[in-house]
Amino acid sequence: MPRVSDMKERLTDAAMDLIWENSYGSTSVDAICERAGAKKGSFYYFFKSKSELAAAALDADWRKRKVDMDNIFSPTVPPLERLARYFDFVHDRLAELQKKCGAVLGCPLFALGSEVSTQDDVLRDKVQEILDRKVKYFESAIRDAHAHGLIVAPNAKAKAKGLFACFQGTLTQARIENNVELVREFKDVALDFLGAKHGVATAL
Amino acid sequence: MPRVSDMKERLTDAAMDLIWENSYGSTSVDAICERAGAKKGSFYYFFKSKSELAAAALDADWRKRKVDMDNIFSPTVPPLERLARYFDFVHDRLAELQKKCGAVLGCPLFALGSEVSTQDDVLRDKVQEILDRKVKYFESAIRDAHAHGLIVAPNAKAKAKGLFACFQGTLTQARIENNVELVREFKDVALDFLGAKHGVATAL
DNA sequence: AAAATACTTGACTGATTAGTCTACATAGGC
DNA sequence: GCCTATGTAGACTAATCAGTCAAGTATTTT
Repeated sequence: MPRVSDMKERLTDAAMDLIWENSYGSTSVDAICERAGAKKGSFYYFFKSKSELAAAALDADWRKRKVDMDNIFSPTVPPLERLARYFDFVHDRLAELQKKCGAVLGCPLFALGSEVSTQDDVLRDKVQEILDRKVKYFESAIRDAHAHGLIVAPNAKAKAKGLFACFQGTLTQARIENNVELVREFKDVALDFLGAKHGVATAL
Repeated sequence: MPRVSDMKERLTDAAMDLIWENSYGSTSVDAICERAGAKKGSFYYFFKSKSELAAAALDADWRKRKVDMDNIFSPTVPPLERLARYFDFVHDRLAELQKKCGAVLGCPLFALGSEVSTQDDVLRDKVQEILDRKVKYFESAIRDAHAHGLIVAPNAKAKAKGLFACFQGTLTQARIENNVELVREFKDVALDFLGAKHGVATAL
């Protein structure tokens, strides 16, 4: 007897998968229901609209991601290595997913945010909220790296936002080109962006 | 008596506007027709599908953009200034459009490419083709800057791809946040990315 | 056991979707 | 005038869309 409905989670999972693999606009409520093994009525019992489901799916997904993020960006890890490990982690995940579905999927948040930004404020705000949380990991890693003299980044917040945008751009490019190599190479681009000597992070 | 049908151009223009402002998936053929002042019959006289129209719209748009790009990236302009001018140009255009439609729209190619990449190969390839052409402007500017000793970038192609992805990421972020300032600030991020001293480009 | 709550079912609606089709208009060439 | 090109008009289809609803079944609470 699950405390949180099984069906509700199956619906958010299905939504996340389908939206990520295709797009928000091309993912129908019917398709989500079918993948989740749910009927229309169940869907609208838990969620009052497709938009609300998508927001719930993002929240549920974030809860899962956060565990990995906290681990990767643990302060026990040298700051630049946190970033390097994160980029590796994302690469490995995308590469694995590519084997399963044949496509490099990029970042679901970024793609969704870009798609709905002018049409769905609630969803847009939800995306931005989660993106902001992710930037915070970058920010503290960069601040620590600066404090340890590994890089010069007096304005960690600005540097983090820049690096994050750069990474997201690369992920989107990888999706468009269906080429996961761009993500693999990003580690070097990032260290370059931060002004670190190559090999600093991985040497530790 | 126009050599190229008036209606055909109105259709591609309308499609470009609507897809950019909203998204590909949420832009209906009916809506495109209405904005273009065309009827369904005319639409399907010129284009055999919505996807084909979108591809034609991208081509038509590129033809217009190319004129500006060739001007901005003219070899008569110092290389880093070409890039700085381009970023300013994009910023000004987005800021102007924001006044008109209330939203920062980012890059239509990137958003469209990300949206349809797993569902429409023809459109995806068309997007990539045009993105590749744009990278070439970056590449030659960076190569020239390297040759003039303004930056250190022995691999101009890789550097250009990295900078381009970084810029596109920033444009998408600006769309999601509805904040054109990110684009304005990008000039500095870019010079940083390229390892150039600040003020080099604008001082000329 | 009874009552209430939590969840499921699937048929239904009305709007919207991309795309088709036939009839019609307006040219220019002869 | 007449024929053929190039377009335009708009009603139509069949599928799909998000969302509703009344009736049902489990599960918990009392």
